[in-house]
Amino acid sequence: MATIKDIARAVGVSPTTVSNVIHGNTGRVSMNTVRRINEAIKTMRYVPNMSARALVSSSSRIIGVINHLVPMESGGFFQDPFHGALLAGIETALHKRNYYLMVRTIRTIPELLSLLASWNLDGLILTGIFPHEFYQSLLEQPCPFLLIDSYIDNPKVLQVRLQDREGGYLATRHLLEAGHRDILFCSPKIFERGVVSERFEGYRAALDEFKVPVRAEYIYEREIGIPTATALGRELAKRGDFTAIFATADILAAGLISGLHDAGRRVPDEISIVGFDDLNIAQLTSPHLTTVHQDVVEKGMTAVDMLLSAMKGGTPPDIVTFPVSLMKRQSVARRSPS
Amino acid sequence: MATIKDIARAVGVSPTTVSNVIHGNTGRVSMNTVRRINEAIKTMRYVPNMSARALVSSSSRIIGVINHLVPMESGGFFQDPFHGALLAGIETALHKRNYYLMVRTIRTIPELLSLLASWNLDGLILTGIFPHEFYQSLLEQPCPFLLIDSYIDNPKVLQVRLQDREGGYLATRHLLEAGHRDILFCSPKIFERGVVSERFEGYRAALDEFKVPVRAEYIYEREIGIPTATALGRELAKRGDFTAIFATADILAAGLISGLHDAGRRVPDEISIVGFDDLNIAQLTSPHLTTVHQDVVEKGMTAVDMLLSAMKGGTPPDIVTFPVSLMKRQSVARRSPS
DNA sequence: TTGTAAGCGTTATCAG
DNA sequence: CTGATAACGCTTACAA
Repeated sequence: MATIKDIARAVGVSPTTVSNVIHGNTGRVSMNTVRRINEAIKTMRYVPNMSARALVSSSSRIIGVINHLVPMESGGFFQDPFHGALLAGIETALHKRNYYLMVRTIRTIPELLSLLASWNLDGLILTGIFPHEFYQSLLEQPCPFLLIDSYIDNPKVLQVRLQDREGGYLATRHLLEAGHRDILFCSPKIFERGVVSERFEGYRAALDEFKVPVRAEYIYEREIGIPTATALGRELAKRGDFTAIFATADILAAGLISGLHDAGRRVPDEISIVGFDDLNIAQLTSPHLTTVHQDVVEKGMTAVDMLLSAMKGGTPPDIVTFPVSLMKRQSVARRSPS
Repeated sequence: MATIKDIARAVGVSPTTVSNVIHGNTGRVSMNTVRRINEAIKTMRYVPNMSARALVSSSSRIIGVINHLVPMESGGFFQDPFHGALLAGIETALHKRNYYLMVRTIRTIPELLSLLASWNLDGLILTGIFPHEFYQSLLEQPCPFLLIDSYIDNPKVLQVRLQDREGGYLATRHLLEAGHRDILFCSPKIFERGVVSERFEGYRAALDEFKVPVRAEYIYEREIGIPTATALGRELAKRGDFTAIFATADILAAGLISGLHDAGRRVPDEISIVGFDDLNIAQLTSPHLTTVHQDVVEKGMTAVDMLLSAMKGGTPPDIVTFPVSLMKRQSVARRSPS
């Protein structure tokens, strides 16, 4: 591999000059040498050694994307299409600005901090649910970071989120407007303050508006996953006291439909369902899933923009909240007058 | 950040000794100093600077996972669950062996080579379809690499593949055994030699075995994607001259089912379908998709094992071919005697 | 059993 | 306009 020294020797100048040309500090270098150096760079296929750069500048141009892995859980990394889309957005944006992407799952805080120090990461994007201690630890160190889909009440923390409450509201209102009154709320565990609890607040708000009481027996918290979702669908099929479901994730909704079908229930004729996310699977279920739309790829790209801007000392908005909208498809029907 | 020098100073030894202890070359160091050094490392939270290591050892412990992006295409990175699962497997395996994962999309060969040189990547895993020139260029450089799901006839090239032909055969035979004779083959573009062409060979072999001719009008090559798949489903619904479909990808199959349903056709009563991959969406369609199963996560992990083994000078098998099996679910029915 | 010193490729400071 | 020189943190002969 050709190094700066090689180029310098070939052209007959000093490494410093080559370095200057590479960085566009071409003001103090004669047009002629610039040309010759650039030529040599091309013909000798010079490529900067990022390790050396990182060492001397203590900045690596690497952004880490971190996923929290609960120790128990198996290899369930970004299995679901949601994380795929997010990563796609992040990679695209980073690539465009000449940054590199390191992907890692993390279990513990020390693990995270080592990663940071080891690689001189320039920035960090966290996706998924982390215990609060993580944010504390991150705040105590200099590397800028950004959370996707977290609800941390700290104006210093960069965050990209969604109108989760609005989404929950839209979904539920849509069901209410279709005449439904007995509407289940299906979600993963409701964390103290987070995406799910926000969506639940939206659910509650819509019910309130229609003077429908929130009933504890209508709330189902289950782990997300195809098997659990279909199982829940079959379980619910036995209940006859509800006509609609709001599921806070498309995978969940799709699984429910599948389970309900297995048990011989018809969607939406007997039971209406609204999902959340508008992943591509929403268009694969039959009936096609009415769901709350969000632009995941765009979310990833914005996250990068914000983080890089903060890294450059800019003051981007601390929190960007993405809009949601209701995608009406086929999984909701008017309640049949029973 | 504490450096080796800091530790050395604190303990009162030389940097060399510290380095030796870190690397477990503890044979020539007194038990006592070892203990004191390790203590200092803990209390001072020493973490090795990977950039420095990479610089001096010209090896980074970074493995690149590369996706080819056709210039035209938009941000369609690892959107589909397939790549997600693959990445999950790769990350898990790398993490376990203390390697780091850099994810990047690549458009051109120079771009790939620069990436390699810039970071001193220790190894490369390529997923997706690359033009042949890519392999040529990679062979001419020292960094070991591995292809997932490619068919390159070069024993020097590490590859992880699937029994694609067998899969195509199993799927098609299953349909034939159910009495079907008019079986469509739906796939993305058939490349000269590749995953799809292999699956097609399996399709052909099964038909041959049952003395059923392969008919050109039964072959559909379309881009993979939800919209095109559902559109194709609607289009096919108009044809009355077939009773079964073998789709070489679950997303395709799911889209077809969806499109067929839209057009009022019933699966599997009127039309049977077999997919390929056994992604989780296979259990979300209704009817649940009969499909050719493969273990994508395991594939990713094995890819890492092979690559690392080759990096260490071992001679792993050049090609590992993963088995497939038929997952019988609900999308295939006996041909109704018409 | 431990230490010295050189060097990896780059950048930054300062001097010519 | 251009060039020495030191420094980033680490490893590795080689010395002691």
